[in-house]
Amino acid sequence: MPEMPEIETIARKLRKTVLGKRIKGVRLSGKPLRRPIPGSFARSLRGRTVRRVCRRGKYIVVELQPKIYWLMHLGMSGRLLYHTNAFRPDPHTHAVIRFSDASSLEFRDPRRFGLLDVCEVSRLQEIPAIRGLGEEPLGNRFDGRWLHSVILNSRQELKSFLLDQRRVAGLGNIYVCEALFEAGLHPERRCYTLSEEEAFRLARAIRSVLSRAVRMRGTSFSDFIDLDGNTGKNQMYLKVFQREGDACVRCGNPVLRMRQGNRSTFFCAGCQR
DNA sequence: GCATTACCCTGAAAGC
DNA sequence: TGCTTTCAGGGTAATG
Repeated sequence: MPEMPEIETIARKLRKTVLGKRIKGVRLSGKPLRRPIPGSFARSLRGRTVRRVCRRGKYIVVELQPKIYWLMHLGMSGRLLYHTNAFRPDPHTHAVIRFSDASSLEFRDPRRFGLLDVCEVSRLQEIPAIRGLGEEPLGNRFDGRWLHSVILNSRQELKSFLLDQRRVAGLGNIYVCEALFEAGLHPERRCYTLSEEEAFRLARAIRSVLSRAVRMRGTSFSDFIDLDGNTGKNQMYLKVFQREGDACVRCGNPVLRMRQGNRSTFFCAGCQR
């Protein structure tokens, strides 16, 4: 389940491997992802050169020359694999992008919640999913002051608020659980009840949890591997996520699990208020 | 307009 | 052992 740190890890690897390469051809499986891959996708990529690789929330945005954007989202189970030699595509391989140096990128996604898209530069902000994205949690504008100002106006539960990509772009279930634990805040707290001090604590926790995860090159449970097939190391640092029944590292009470908005939430009732 | 719920999908795990 | 059911969750449409 790739979230912002996993996508950032992939984007950094992409910069090292495909920057400056020319796309020779694109092969598609024909199966639809979350949305059907545009009919013009292969034609649009062919012959262009990779100029820049960016990340926006959980989206990878590849700038090609002549200028056009190639967008990718890995959904829950998506993987990007880089090959320098011939390989056998998996039954869940949806796209293979071949470069002129004979290397290639393979897009796999068994659950097909991912997305592949292409758009003109002028139309990037017209794509609802991109246009609607909220603040980057490791960006300059994201801090306690900003978080407090927006959180005050919401009646949502903290967990749902933080998972909403229109508020904060890039957070998913793992890092929301970890950040709320780090900040000592209960996932069911209503946003508007947070004090200024608590909002500042939460913003610091979000930045801290994500920064470490980026340094550790992501969290790997079952799905996430990077371009080279390497797993991340951040799972060793998780304090509550997938730790139901374990003693809380802070107070010793058992870590609990509950359902919140059709997602599992892991938390400690002893120290999250 | 905002908050909540249901749905998409398929592999893995659990249950029988 | 083998079949069936349940669970996982990001994003979004539908519903309240």
